[in-house]
Amino acid sequence: MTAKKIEKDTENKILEAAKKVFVLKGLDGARMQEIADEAGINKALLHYYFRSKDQLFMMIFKVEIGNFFPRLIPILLSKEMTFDQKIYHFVENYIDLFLKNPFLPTFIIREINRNPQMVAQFFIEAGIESNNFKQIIAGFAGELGISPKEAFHLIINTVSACIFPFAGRPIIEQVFFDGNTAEYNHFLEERKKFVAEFVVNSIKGRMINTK
Amino acid sequence: MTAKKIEKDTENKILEAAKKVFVLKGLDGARMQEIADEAGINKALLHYYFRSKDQLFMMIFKVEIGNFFPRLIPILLSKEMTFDQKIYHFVENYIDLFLKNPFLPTFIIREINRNPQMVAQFFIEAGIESNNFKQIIAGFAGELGISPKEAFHLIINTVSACIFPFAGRPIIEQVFFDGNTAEYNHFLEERKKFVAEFVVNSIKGRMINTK
DNA sequence: AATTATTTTAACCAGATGGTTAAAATAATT
DNA sequence: AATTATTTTAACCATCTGGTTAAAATAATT
Repeated sequence: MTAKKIEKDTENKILEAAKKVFVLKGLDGARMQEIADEAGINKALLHYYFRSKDQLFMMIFKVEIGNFFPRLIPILLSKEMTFDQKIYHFVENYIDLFLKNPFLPTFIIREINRNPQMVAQFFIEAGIESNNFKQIIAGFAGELGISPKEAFHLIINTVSACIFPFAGRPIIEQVFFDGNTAEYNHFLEERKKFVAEFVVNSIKGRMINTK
Repeated sequence: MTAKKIEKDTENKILEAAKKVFVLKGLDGARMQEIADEAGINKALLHYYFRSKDQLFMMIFKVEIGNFFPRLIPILLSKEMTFDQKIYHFVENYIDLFLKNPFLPTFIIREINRNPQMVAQFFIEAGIESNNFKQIIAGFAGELGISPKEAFHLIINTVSACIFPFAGRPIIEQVFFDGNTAEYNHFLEERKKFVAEFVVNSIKGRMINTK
């Protein structure tokens, strides 16, 4: 390998190890020694590449909170899909993300509550405008003939139903599945269908109410 | 005050302080000195009353995870309420609990994921049977003419919608409310009505589907 | 082969932290 | 007033932890 490739390679090994440890244990629970071990290097080299724990943590956090935000905004804004199609699409992809990153929800919840200011800072740095979200809400409200407020609650309900089963897994798995991990994974897979149906049905049920 | 009352009083002061600090910062983030300060005593006395940090933490955790479980099982099993009434009752009371204990959801999520074994241990010690929950599921399934599986997803959806807005508060508040705390509190209050409606409507919408 | 870059070794430091101890001080009981 | 129980003071300890350093060793470049 060339010198520059070696450098990038080591950097990546560290970042992957740091992600694994920080996501699982959080800033407070993670140890630099553990990250070094996980990366297969020593502590001196770890500090040589990334000066401090906080700096390394922030790099991981920024990437992971970015992943946490669904890359589905264009889809939710598209004119070619109905509301139902958008919901099915969103739920399936969002739950899939967490099936691939099962500890992402817990990590985000833990860290944003430890230091809520990081959230505001992330939005400023990433240049994310809340306009997109408000546009989605307005779009749903228009298409479904409901108030923006109600459309917003609907979105929060949908997102909640995708995220919570991952964050609350230890309890639900224990109470309802007697700790059977395989069964719980099946349950999570199933939810792609059930959550979307649940949301779509709720709108249908609302329509008869107001008729 | 009598000697025994003084003892109980100090004990309570410590437990209240410990709850405050542990719930906010978690086991890893909490400091014994901070708990002592919060209780208005010194570290020596803190250790005199509760031998170790872990022991003190476990006392708090057991109480709080107990609070986390809705004391609403009898209501959900009652024969005198319809499904709709049960949902409205449950959602209102559960959200109310979190309005009074805003950091309870984050605390529980943080700690059960840090040490999932505590959950199983709690269930053994508290003697909680999963039969109650399974009975509620069966009851819903019977009353609504849906499968137990579907009834279970419904319950998880309902619980998710109550809990997540508290655990994910920093993000939602930032993205949709520009950090306006008062507005977010109003939104949470509103949800008592909207979440219940959402769930009830979903069942209504499902009924037309199968007709 | 000589030079340069990357990594390891291993000792070390300072500060934080959980926990202890014994004596002094304060408050309650008799 | 004397005794007993509660709390403070304050020094102290061992361990952990983030972080540093300089020299030796290994690998890549020229």
